[in-house]
Amino acid sequence: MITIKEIARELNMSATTVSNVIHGKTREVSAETIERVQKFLKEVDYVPNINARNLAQNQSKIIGVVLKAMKYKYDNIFIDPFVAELLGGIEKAVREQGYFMMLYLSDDIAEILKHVSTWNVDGLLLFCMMDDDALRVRQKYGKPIVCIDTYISDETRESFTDRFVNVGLDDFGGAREAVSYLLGKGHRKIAFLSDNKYGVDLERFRGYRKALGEFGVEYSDRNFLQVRPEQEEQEKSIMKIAGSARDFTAIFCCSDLYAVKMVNACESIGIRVPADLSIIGFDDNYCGRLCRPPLTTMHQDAEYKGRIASETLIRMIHGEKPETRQIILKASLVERGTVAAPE
Amino acid sequence: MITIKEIARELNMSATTVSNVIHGKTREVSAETIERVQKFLKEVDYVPNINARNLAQNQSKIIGVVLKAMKYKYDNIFIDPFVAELLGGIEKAVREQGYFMMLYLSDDIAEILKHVSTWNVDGLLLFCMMDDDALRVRQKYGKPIVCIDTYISDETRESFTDRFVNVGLDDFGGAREAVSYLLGKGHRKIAFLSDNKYGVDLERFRGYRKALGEFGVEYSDRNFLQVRPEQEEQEKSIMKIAGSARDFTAIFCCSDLYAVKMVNACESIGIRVPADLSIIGFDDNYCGRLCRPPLTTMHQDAEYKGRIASETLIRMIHGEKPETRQIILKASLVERGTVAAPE
DNA sequence: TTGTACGCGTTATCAA
DNA sequence: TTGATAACGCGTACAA
Repeated sequence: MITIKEIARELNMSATTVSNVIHGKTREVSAETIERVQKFLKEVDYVPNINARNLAQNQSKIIGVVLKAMKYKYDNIFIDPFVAELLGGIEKAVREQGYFMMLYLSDDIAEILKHVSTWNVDGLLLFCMMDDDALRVRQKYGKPIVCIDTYISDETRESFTDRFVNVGLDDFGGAREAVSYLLGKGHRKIAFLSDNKYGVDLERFRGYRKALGEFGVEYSDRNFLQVRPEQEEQEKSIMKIAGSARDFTAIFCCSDLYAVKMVNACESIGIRVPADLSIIGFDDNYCGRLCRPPLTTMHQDAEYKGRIASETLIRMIHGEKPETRQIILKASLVERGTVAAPE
Repeated sequence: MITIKEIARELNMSATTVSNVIHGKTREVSAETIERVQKFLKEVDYVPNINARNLAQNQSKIIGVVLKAMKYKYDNIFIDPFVAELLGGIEKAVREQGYFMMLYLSDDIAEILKHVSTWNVDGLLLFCMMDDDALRVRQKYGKPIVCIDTYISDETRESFTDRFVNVGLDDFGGAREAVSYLLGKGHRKIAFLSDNKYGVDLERFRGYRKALGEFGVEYSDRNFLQVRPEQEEQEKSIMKIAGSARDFTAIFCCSDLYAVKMVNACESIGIRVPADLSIIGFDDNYCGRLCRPPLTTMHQDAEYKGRIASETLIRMIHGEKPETRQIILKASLVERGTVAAPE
């Protein structure tokens, strides 16, 4: 690795001049010098040392992507198709803007913060964050933050400065549309399936309740089917739920993965989908096209979500004030093969 | 971000002393001083500036993970379940060893090399590399490299120094076992399905041929079913293949994803799996458990592969000479529901 | 036991 | 139009 100093010595000029040419501060350098330097740079394949540059400029060109991966749920969070799509979108956008991505997977906020300040990360993308976690990060970390799919309470929001933006989905509206669609088909006994009831899934639950209400359908807590997310328990709990699925004519699932697993579990015990039971998923990732019949689901563009989040963050890093604190994308219905009229 | 200098000033001592305490060079510092410094460090939440440290030590604590993502094949390489598992394993291992992972996705080797030397990356993990690509990287990059699933020719191997190691799978043996299993069930018309015939898939093809040979079964080029990997073409080409699947009694697929898609495509046109056609996959990722019947496949532990590769690389970075240049893991058969005796 | 001085590669300021 | 010099934060050899 050749350095600017070495180049300067080789060319009998000062490091400043070389640096100026490199940065196109060309109005202060003679045409001839520019020529000489540029030719030499090509020859020796000069690459700047980013550590030195960062040190001098107090920046890093790094976007930290924080996934708070709860161990019980994800042994390996990359495997989640939604996360995969999101990361793909982020990576591409970050790279296009001349930044680098550094991943911080951990369920320990303190550790994450340590790494982030060690590297002097220019901006943070937060995913899978609960309300209070995001707040803790905000308090310790002064640079721009963009959250993805984070619902924060009104009090928490107060504590945030204007350097906080969330990119999310209209989960409420999406769920409402999905369930209205089922109701429109004639279903009345509709279950809600998820592994939790906060954040995104809570919003979807609210949308589900809303749709039921609009059609004058009663809700009972028996309609909430809770999957155990832990790897070892999951299959068992899905089979158990399938066992009592005949109590319903349709199930709204909070993720495609669970939906597909439900389809398989049901079929394996003789419940035909969609003849006996309709199933609708959420997210529309590639899992849904891996099952038979292909999954009817609510589509969202995770890759685009990642891209928007990254681009917004980088604009904030460049000093632009974000126009909104909330960027909300829309979900849309994709009819495939797992929903039919009851009976 | 507080610096060592500031701490020293605050405590009325020299930066050296503070630095010594931080690094446990305790034999040269009085107990009392140690106490004072450590207490203060806690108080102010001191975090070293890694850019400065790297600059001073000419290192980076970064492991570069290079995925040469061919655009036509992967719009988003994270979505590939095998890649996801592998990355999960790498990330965990890298983090545990106190290193950081930086991802370089690109199909442009020159660009990758530029980034890698800009960041002064301590070691490189290469995945999806063809023979000559790996060589080009080796020539330009002087630090340790570990390849994953890379088959290199003997001439190429010559050019590599001893700082090159490959972590792979016994693809040949795995394919041979899978196909022998099918042959043992009585199958004779066995197709080989893949989207290419080099590297890993070539080895699997050889294992397939070997098994056929051992059972005295003829091979014809008509037995090679080639999927078009491009997103838009893939589905069509799989359907087309399914259309002529009745020519065979079994198909050996080079990936679980393709296998699952074949199962669905076949069933959709009335070919029952495994009654009419047996299908066996390779890799054993979670896709295989998403189809009905669940996929019979050759298992490999991608996460472990990632871990081994990372740990080997880091040992090389620490100056250890690797014992072998080839670390070859084994594949093992997992019997589930997509293989039966013919007829 | 503690402190001084310098180097790492780059950028920025200011003087020549 | 060019160059000298300091600064970024840390680590370390060597001096005190």
